[in-house]
Amino acid sequence: MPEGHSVHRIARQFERNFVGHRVHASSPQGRFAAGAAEIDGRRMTDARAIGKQMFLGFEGDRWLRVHLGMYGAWDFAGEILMDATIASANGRMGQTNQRGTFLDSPNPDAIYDTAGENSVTSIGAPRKARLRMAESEKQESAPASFPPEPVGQVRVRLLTDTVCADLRGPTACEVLDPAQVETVVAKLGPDPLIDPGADAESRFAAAVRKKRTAIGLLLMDQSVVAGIGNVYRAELLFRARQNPHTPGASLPEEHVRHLWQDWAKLLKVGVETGQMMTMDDLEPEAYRKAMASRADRHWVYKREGLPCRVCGTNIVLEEMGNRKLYWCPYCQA
DNA sequence: ACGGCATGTCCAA
DNA sequence: TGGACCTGCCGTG
Repeated sequence: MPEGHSVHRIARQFERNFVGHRVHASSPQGRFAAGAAEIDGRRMTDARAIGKQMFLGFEGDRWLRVHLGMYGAWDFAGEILMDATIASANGRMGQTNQRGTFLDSPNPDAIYDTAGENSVTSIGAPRKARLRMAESEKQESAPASFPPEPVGQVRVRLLTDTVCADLRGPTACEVLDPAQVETVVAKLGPDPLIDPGADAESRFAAAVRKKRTAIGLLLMDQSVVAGIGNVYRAELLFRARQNPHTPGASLPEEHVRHLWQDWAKLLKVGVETGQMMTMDDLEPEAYRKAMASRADRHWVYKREGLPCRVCGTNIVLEEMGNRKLYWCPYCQA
């Protein structure tokens, strides 16, 4: 479920709370006992995300590769050092909104209010809490004991003196050597946060324009561009007023480059806010209205049968690449 | 309480 | 190309 922005946020949490620390690794569930033993007792040296993949580096050239897939999640507990953006995005949530995620906050302005009363004290200082990080984030009160009892099927538990991170339901979880990491990374297209330069944009443009495959499929192809998932695909195509069926090879280069730049922008905003903010160019009043409802947060995603926000034509739902594709047949003609 | 579905990927037929 | 993977959420009753 998580698209690229979520994985970058998780990597950031590991960077802040685990890198530089000796880590006790275990597999409470048992399915990853051998892998956990390989990294147990080692110091974490690196935490990085590329697209939807995350790599945690350990001394002795061991890397833990994790892909959350559809329903994977990391749960942090203990004295968590909050990244500023995570603290501000979650700080108020735990106290004003017991159930649901921050996305359900009744006050959409809170997103931009990083100087709010709850967030100020939390930034920088460790907070005793429980933080779930998956496609959305949810902060709760700290468990009674530390480390907490594992709940459910915990594939991997990473533990320092003060922080505990549990991984559940991942698609991929394995220990690799540097060469194997390189093999995985080599199959990935550019990620705007990893490759911010013009080279990456050119790489993307070349990959798209040499294929006759529909742009709607190419955006989801992790070897073409890393990190885009089904929500960002639909929203990026609408924002570009681009027909999803157009073959990559038929797109003017400047249009392809525009798609890359818009993805870079949405990803950056997503990492900063923890939300998929795709309607930033909406009028303030309309934006406020849209953000107030979970079902109404995007241009086209999950809006089949509803009138297009721009032209009023009903949004269409179709299958593309075994996934649901939402688009406006008029605006994206 | 229960069933369907989901922001993903891989692999066997 | 369809199913497996394997978890949480939400709507329905």
